[in-house]
Amino acid sequence: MSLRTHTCGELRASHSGQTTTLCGWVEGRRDHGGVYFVDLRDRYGVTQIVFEPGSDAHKVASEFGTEFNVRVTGTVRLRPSGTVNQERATGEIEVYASSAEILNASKVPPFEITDKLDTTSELRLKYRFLDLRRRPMQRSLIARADFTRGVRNALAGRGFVEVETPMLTKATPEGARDYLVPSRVHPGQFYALPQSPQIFKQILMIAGLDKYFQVARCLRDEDLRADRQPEFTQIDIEMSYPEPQDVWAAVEASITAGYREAFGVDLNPPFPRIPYREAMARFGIDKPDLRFGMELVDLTEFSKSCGFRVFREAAEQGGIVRGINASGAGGWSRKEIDALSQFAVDHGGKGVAWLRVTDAGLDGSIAKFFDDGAKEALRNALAGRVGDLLLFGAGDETTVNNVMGPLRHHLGDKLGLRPFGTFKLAWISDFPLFEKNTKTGALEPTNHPFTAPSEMNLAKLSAALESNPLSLGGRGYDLVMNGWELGSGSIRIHRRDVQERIFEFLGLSRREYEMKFGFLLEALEYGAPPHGGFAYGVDRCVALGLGLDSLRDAIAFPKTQAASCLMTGAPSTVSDQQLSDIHVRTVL
RNA sequence: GGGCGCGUAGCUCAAUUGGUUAGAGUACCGGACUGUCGAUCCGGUGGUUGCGGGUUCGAGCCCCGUCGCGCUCGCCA
Repeated sequence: MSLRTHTCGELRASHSGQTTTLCGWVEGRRDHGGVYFVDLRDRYGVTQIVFEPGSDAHKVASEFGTEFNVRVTGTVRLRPSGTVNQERATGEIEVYASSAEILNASKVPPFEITDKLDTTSELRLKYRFLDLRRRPMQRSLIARADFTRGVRNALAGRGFVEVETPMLTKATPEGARDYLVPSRVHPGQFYALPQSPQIFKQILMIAGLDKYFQVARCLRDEDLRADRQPEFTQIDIEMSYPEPQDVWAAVEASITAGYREAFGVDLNPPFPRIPYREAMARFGIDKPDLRFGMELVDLTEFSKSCGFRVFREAAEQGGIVRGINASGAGGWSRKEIDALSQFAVDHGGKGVAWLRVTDAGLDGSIAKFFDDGAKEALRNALAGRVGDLLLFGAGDETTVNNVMGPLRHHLGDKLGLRPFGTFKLAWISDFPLFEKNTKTGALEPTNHPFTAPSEMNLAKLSAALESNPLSLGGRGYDLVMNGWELGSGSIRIHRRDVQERIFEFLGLSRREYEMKFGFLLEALEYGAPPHGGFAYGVDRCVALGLGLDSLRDAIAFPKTQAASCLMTGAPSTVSDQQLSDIHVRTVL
């Protein structure tokens, strides 16, 4: 037996005349000097309760305060004509209370439990139990559950086996810092919390599971952003004997099912495939927002013979010059344009050059450097029409892309070209196997060191590694949506000799890689099948599906930017006894 | 680790740019009102201006430090 017979969201005109008992939170009491109207809320909705003066129920209700948890018994009846609330599913009826009971009083809440909340994230996170009582947050959690259920069903239906992998494990090779857990039994030794189940899922392929997936918790000890939490959830997938298209099909089927379940949206697979080089050329970024055009235009050749020294020198010295037409932004103020330059500086550039397209031709800071013919050429190259703003970046390729890619998204935001409700996904494929760390100059794996090179012949691979490693292709791919990276994956290395060769190239000594990955290398020697997979972020999928500004609203109990949990107070100091148990001494 | 922003009543904000007793809305408390649904009307309580220093006759406002929250670059797939 439940304390209630119905929820606060289910009573309709058809229940009229029935006796009902509801439980929920008091959203407010309207006192007319006689009759009280109380809105009673639970997860399912809000129902109006009427208390007539003189009744016992009315006496109890006079004690009701905001967010009290109460139980009310009464009769469902149609509202008098003219008092129907059209905005509420239960608006045709009300419950005429015969008895009431306060299950639990409430302190005055620090903020109102309302859909449109205007308060700091600090308060919301401290009182997360109140924040999560709000409808938008419950919608978010429910959508998340719907999403993972859709994904699970789709993958299970395709023969994928859900397997759990350890949380206490060994440091994984992704570049991020590990969260460490000291071992009590092994003084001075540590587990790492998984950055991803990467190696375990490869091991599962070697074990013959053939198709694996997991709704996997991943933890990375790096600085946070609005779109980044220290612990997050990925749909982790791995298959044996796949071509990339097989992995993509599994991902497409699962994410599409998730979006259908959670948001009623069809993502229209298959998603287009854009090679990495093409993405960089057209958008300057490997996670382009494809909801709008405004593609970058290469002006390097033009610049080699142009009158503007900044462009000419960039082009002559092996750099690039790229333009973008912020169509319709010609009316932006000098201040707004200066802000774009600052944006460029923030992203490592020196600023942006700009030209306005006006009735009288091109004008702006750099117009004087171009003769009429050059102006015409520029305008044609960028398809400039009157009222457009043309922006330019010049310099080495990396810097220009680092500015122009994010700038395109920024312009899209300002011009309203990134509306919620449209979902454009694409596979970014053919990543180079390595990329240069801009700080140290060292070559690092673009994805991780297990991504298969396009060349699996050891002799040819070695030759490529020695001659021109940056030109070496990898079999990795990303999935992007609306300018966010949803996930990445690859066909893996399934042979020990190739894997060792890659480790060596990355500067790991035999001793080192044996110590870190010896178990994987050994497993590869026991008939490891060719395999590959993918992992994509649940939190991001939910945030994008709901149009949330922050990942925090897609997670029940998120951390602050400083990785604290304001509700529990984690992290915190522990007792000396706990520290000595695990053989740890702090050195603050 | 760096840059920027914010921190004033439970909450959201203001305070004529350093000047008398720090205000408003809302919430809360009390009163009035029998059909409201952001109820309405009247009255009231409520402040270590995040914290610690400094400058000044005088600091919510200026300076230094510190803590918290957010955005961001680095970092991170």
